[in-house]
Amino acid sequence: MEDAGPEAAPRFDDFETDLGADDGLELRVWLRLLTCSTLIEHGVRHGLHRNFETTLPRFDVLAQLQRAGKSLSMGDLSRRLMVTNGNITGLVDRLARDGLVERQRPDGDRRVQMVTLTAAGAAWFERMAADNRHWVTGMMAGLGREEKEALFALLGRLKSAVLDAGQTMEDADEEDQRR
Amino acid sequence: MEDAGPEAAPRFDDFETDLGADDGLELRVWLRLLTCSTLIEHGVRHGLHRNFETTLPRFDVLAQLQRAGKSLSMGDLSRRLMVTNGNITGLVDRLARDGLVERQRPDGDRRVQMVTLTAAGAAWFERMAADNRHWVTGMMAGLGREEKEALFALLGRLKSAVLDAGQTMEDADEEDQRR
DNA sequence: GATCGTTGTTTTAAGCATAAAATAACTGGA
DNA sequence: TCCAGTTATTTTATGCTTAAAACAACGATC
Repeated sequence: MEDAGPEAAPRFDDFETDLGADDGLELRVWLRLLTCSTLIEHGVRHGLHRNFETTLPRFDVLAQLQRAGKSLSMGDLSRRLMVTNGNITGLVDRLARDGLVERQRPDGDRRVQMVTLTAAGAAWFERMAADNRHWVTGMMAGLGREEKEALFALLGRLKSAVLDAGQTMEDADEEDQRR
Repeated sequence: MEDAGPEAAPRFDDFETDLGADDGLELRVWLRLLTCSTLIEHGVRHGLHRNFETTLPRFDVLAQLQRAGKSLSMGDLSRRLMVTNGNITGLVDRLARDGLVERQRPDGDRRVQMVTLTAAGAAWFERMAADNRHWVTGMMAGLGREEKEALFALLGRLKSAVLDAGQTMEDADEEDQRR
């Protein structure tokens, strides 16, 4: 299918069914990863809703601003949160309406919209961040330090692998387009 | 740490700020986990959109039905996908509209709505599942088998830990209410 | 200094997701 | 039988998310 041709850059669909040796180990890893992610996310979301009447995406925006320690553009936020541009627009709209962030146009480039944490937003975030840390720590209380460190390391490897694969795929796409 | 004390029921908020020794290891694990999850999810979502003009939630519903090998109720689906009941209603509405699943009321209990994969739905799912396997395998191509197995095992430990913590928290809630 | 491609953001339309309230059907006693 | 409590699902209101198209400002080149 897809007719890759002799020296065509390896397309993403060309892995063939040479699995079965692994019996879908990758799929099992992915499903379990998703389960863990969903479970923890539920815990955090539930806590934010119960204690602060807010949502995870709002928390995430404030977290990125706090972490950056400076203003971020809409595009910066979009990239850091790994969501689309249009998403950020609405999110920042609502945060600004509530006085947690402020927008401003820099003089240099009038296309750009810079977003800054207000004092109220920073204070509000600190309170949520403290609780968030407790929740996450609590959810991992059953794991030993070595386990957490090993997990952290392996997830680092996975992250690199996925990013590399994505890069490979993009390269293939570009070659496709050059034809 | 952890030191629950003699018989004090460990509340969820009682971890105090005795971290710093860990320097937020748990938070780092969580953030990296979320990154990995998001990256892979993006890959799958993108593939489903590009090749099948469909979405991940729809794929997930079909996957659960195929995996179960039988009809599932709305509640079953809701629990398996870890989403709210109301969510399933709309999802199944759209899948039924497209002829991929069918609903039926069992004679015994007229409250429940059983959802079944149609022949078209099953065939459609098989095609998507094959591609999905390729995508996920490709994204993890940079990892060795041992790494994947270790990751799988550690994620199993994490899953148990989170579920246990959730159970503990629910118990505490119930005690709260009994007061 | 007009035009063309690019970059940054918003808009649009559709679908996904939640929490909470509403409906409807079942169950087990008085 | 009636009714209280429970269970399964849907509805409602709101917010999140995406992909694609639209808009607007920039920058380089001619």
